[in-house]
Amino acid sequence: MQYNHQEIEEKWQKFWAENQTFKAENNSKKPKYYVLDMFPYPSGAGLHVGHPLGYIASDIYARYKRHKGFNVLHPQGYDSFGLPAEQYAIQTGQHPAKTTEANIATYRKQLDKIGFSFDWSREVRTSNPEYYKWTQWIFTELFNSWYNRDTEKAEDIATLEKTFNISGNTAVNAVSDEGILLFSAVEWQAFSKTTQEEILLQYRLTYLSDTEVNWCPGLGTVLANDEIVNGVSERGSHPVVRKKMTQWSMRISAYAQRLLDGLETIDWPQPLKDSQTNWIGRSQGAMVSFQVANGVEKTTAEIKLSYKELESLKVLRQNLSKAETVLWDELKNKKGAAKFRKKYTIGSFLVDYVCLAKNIIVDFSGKEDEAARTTYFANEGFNVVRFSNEAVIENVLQVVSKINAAIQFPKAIEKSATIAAVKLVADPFKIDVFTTRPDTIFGVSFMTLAPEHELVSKITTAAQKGAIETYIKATAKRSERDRMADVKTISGAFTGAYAIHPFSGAKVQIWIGDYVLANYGTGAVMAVPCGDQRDYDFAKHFDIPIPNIFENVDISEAAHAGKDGTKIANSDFLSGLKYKKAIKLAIFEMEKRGFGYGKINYRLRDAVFSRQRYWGEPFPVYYKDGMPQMIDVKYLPVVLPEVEKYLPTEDGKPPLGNAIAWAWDSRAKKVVGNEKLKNKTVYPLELNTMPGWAGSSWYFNRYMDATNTGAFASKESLEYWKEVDLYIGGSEHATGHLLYARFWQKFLFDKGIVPVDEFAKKLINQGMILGTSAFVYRATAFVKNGCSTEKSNDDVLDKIPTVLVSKNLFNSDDEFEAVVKNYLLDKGFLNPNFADLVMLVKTPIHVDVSLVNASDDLAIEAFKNHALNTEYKNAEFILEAGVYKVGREVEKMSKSKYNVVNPDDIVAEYGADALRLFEMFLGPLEQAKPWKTSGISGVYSFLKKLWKLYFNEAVFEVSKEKATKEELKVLHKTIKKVQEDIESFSFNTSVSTFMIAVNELTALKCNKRSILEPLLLLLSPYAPHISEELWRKLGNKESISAADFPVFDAKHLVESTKNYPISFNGKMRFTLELSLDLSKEEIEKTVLEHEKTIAQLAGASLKKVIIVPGKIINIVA
RNA sequence: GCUCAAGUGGCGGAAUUGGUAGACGCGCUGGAUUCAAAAUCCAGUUUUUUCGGAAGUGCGGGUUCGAUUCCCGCCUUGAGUACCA
Repeated sequence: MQYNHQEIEEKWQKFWAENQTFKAENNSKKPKYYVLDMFPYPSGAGLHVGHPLGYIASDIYARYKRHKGFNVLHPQGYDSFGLPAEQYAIQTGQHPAKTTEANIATYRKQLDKIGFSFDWSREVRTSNPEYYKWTQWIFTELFNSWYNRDTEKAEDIATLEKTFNISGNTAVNAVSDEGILLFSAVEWQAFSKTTQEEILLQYRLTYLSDTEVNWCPGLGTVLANDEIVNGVSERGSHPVVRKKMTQWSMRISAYAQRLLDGLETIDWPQPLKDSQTNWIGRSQGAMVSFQVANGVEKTTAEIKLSYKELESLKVLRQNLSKAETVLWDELKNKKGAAKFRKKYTIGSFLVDYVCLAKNIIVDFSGKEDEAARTTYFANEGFNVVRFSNEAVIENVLQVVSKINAAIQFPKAIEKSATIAAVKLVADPFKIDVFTTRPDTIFGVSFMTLAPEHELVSKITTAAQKGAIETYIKATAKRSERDRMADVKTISGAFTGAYAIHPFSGAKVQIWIGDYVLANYGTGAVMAVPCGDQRDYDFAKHFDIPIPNIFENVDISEAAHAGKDGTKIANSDFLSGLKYKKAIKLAIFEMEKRGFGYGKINYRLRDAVFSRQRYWGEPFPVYYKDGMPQMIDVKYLPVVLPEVEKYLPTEDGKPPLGNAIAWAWDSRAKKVVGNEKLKNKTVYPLELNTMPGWAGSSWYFNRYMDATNTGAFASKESLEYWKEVDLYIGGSEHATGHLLYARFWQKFLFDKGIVPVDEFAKKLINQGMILGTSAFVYRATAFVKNGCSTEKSNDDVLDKIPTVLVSKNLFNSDDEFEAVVKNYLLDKGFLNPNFADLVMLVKTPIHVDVSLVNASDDLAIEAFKNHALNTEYKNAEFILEAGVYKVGREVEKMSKSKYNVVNPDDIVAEYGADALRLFEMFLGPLEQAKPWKTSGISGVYSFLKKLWKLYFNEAVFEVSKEKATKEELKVLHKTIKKVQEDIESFSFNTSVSTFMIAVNELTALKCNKRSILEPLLLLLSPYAPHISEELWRKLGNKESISAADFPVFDAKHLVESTKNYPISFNGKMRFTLELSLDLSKEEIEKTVLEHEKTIAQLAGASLKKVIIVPGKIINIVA
């Protein structure tokens, strides 16, 4: 009986679908295992042979785990919102839902043919309202949350409002917008509702704000940073510009540190972790303030802190000095009336600690404005207790007891009459910089501000005004891309102003330059030319001094960026220290002297969440008095409205602006026609939609309970499945999907919605399958210039046909030309008189890979008749040995390169089992590797050989006889290897193992049931159809998928002899069969007496004999 | 520039803790079968050789009885990132 893959595969695919063989149970006594593939976007082009690679690997693992007794969840679905369907809709007017539906149908058909064990009863589609209802709900949850730095988690916004009502926002330690107004409880209560909402918006985890966004005019939408590659859009490669727009953003920056820390706990590929670490971009250093010489800010009479000061206050709370920490550890535990707060503002003064109930201020002594503080605090009715740093560190308990005494016995306060003393001291301008190398602060010889820096206009001297303005104008003209492309040109201008070095007091020049980015850090740098190459180049270019602060380092040619092993010099108290110690000491001194503090900076920015597109999740948001309002989960989903066209409106609004029914009736709680907007209780709905990553950031949780209508998933199912155990997908998602999904998971975890804060325990990036492109080499003829002829060039060229040259006929362009020329002369296409005038240039042309066989021979007639090759219909072929050999090159699989292979064709010709085996056989899962269809014949003949083992000619026949020792050895060797391979995800080697097993069993003429039955179980994860068929033929009634994996028994592999390799000086020279019972001495004796040993030694003296029993014998001469 | 990964026959790749380098498959060569082809089966296939051997895992060095594997330096290719202070 012949192996008929088409019949068998169709039969079993139907069986699995009808019997729901792979449906996972949410209630099971078996241990759970969750295997997931990254969410596919159903593109119109369908699958090529590279797409199923990861799916096959995960399917093998899922099937293996079922054999091992696990309750396996292995679902599949579609990330079905997205740009391509919408772009297609714009071009053709077809509704994206329709094209998406059609694409999914194609996709599904293709997937089904490969025999995956997906539980399709759990399929989800992000564009289904039943699904995006919950995406909208998560959005409202984010909106109703803020990030509490004290508890390090997201909390309900109500807890924040409560705090505001009790004590204002000064003591709140939250992640928020920059520059927040400080207010007291009384002030909060006095604010209008709208003002309160505006303030809350600055704290919410998703918020509306005017932000600089990446606007892509080509797509008519904004893009997130990860959607831009090399300055152009990832989809379609359109240019991107910076633009200020009101947009929804996600406060992912709140989770920067936790996203970093979480990487330690998950088993993901190192390169992927590295790229996330890189993207988050944590840098540890210091914030340092430089005063501007003579620059004075306007005096304000108002006793309120500026936004900037408030910001630094928040940071100060995070960066306590040692003494402050020690004392705080004692004070913070006080409860009730004696409760202390740290770094609190009283009037315009920042006090170290305060107990508001008892009117006690605890302050460190030695502050410059101590007298003014004392006066002010006394007038406000506070008792002030002062301690030195040293006193706290030496004996904190004594300090605490003094504070307790002050609480119990407050001093009578003498109110001073001189209230006028509370005038603010005029603040000079200062420039804040962030540096990762505070140890090099004595190397600062100038400062550079970004041209956009707010201080530039204020500090520029009259003399330099012209130069600065010219420079700013020039940089503004350059686009972001130009600035990125041109890193070499050094440009800048001097402001004429000077800053005071905070340690040395020296005057340093203040410059502006566009190598400093306005939107990173503070938009200003302290330039250390001896230690930073960009500062060095800048200083050299503008002739600014380059002081050397490194011991024994030459900086005459370049800056010295190395830090290990270099000692700091010429740096006052830092001299002689290595960088680690110097950094610590520098920060310590800055904090002590009050102009700087240690700080951690992150590169990660908040993610823009609005898209000006149609085909995405609508926001569950309407606007009342201009303020966004969330729609309650009870009334979700807010369904995407129909529109006439998918383009922006004439006045530039997003496509949803075209909808005629897009208003929210807040009474009826439903979407109504726009004409009702004149009613008082009807409000406009949000016109933006959510980005592609919204739906994919939580879908793995939905699969756990995909059809639940009452919750995004039930508590029980979330608790049972917990997280994905194995997640397989491409590395292109490293900084997009995988970072956002981790962020949402942590948020949902904080809110107690999901039980784990990392959604995927183990992740594998499958490598790309590349195409093997085929080329023919065309000769293009030219007539050389400069030689005048009576005949026109065209006459000569007209006679020359298109010529294609077989690959191995030339090694160089010159040889190529010679070959073609000889051919043309031979055949009379070229008049010998003009031969010298004609030049022939080689042009490689892609040819469709389906026209080439395994030996790289081109099917010439098929090539000529191919639809794409009409211009070669009459081409001449220069052959080698009667055939035309094509050139081969490995490239990305793409339509334009004619190297795309469709899995459907492979399945039709060789079967799904062969496809599955071959994809695995190509090489290690994680590696990129080229596809060459010819190789599949190897696995196909393997399947035929396997089939034959179960047949005696045409009859299915297995024997009940006892297996021989040899046969058992083959089986158990295979069990061991295959099990190890699957568990270490090296699927390629198990395919070889199967081949070896079948080759050996064929040689042994084995047809024993006791060998052939377990063999099917080993193979079943890889080639499930043929295994099911033979399993059934063996008389089994149940599907093979539920049967137990065979158990390896080491006793079958025990050997009595070993074919020892005999090495001389480490080189193997011959082998010798020896009993494993022999002692070392006996082995040595036998080997040394052997004639080949004597011949090999050839009289040389023996130095040493190394014997590793069971492994090797090495003779050293 | 920085970070990471990888370099083994004509090709994809194997060698899991340092122990017989090139398993398995493709391709190629020769043979059997066939009128012929496909399919199938058998033998061979790193290089070199005076047919005894000898050399060989990107290059140069080191550790070791022994290195594709560990260490140091370099070269090449690929991926990510990029004026990040």
